[in-house]
Amino acid sequence: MSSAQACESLGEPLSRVMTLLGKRWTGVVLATLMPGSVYFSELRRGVPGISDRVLNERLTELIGENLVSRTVIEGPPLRVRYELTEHGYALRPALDQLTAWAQEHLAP
Amino acid sequence: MSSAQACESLGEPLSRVMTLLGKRWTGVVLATLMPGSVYFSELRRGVPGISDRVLNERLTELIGENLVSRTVIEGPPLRVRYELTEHGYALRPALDQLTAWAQEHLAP
DNA sequence: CAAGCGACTTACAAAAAGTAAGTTGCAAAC
DNA sequence: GTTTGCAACTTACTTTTTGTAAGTCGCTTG
Repeated sequence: MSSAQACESLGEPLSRVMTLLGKRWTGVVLATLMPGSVYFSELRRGVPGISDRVLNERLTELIGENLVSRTVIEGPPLRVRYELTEHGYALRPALDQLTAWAQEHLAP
Repeated sequence: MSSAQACESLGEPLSRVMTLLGKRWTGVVLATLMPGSVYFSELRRGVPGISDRVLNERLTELIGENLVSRTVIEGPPLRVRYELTEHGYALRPALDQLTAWAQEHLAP
C-alpha cells in the first residue's frame, strides 16, 4: 500500500470523527455518558466548565448522529434522561485508548 | 469502583487530550503526519480545507506539546519538515480505533 | 525581469463558545 | 399564600476561534 493510499484510507473516516470530536466538549460529554444514563443536571455537574447552552448544543448534535438518546420522564417534576446508543457506546475502546495515551504521553 | 470514581479516573486525562483534539484540525493533522515526515506544503495538501494560518497555529501547538518536531532545511530553497515525536506517534492506536469506529458506527 | 514557489504573517470577517439572565411548570419553605 | 428554588431549556450579548484573502521575503525559473 502506498503512502498516499494509506493517507486516504486513514483520512476519510477519521476526518468524519474529528468533525464531531473536534468540537469543544464533545469527547468529554461522551465519556461522561459512558457509565450509564443521566439527567441533564447530572451531566452538567459531570462536565465541569461546560455551560447549559453548549451542553444542550452538543447533546442535540449527538442525538442527531444517533450516538445519544433522549427520554423525557413526565413529571412532575419533569426530567430528561440522556443515554448512549449502541453506536455511542461503541466509542468506549477509542476513548479508553485516548485516556491511556494521555496518561503516558501528555504532560499534566 | 463507584461510578463517580470511574468518572474521575476516565475524565481527567481524557479532558486533557480533548483540550488538544477538541480543536478543529488537530486530529487530522496528526493523522496526516503518521506515515512520516512532510514539508509544510505537503501537509497543507494532505489536509484539504485547512488554511495556512490555522495549520501553522496547530503545528505550533503540537510542537509545544512535544508531539511534533520541526526541522528547518537550509536552502535554497528553504524547506521545513514536520515529523511526529515518539509521543505523537504513540497516538496511532487511538486514531486507528477512532477510524474503525467511524467506519462501523458513523453515518457518511 | 516578470511570475511563481515555499513558508509564513497580517488584517479583517464569520462562526463558535462563553456568560448571564430569563422562561415555564411545579413544589417545598417560610 | 407568597417567596424561593429546581429542572431543563432559551435568549441576548461578549469574547475567542476559525475562515478568507492578501502580503512578505528570499530565491528560481521562463
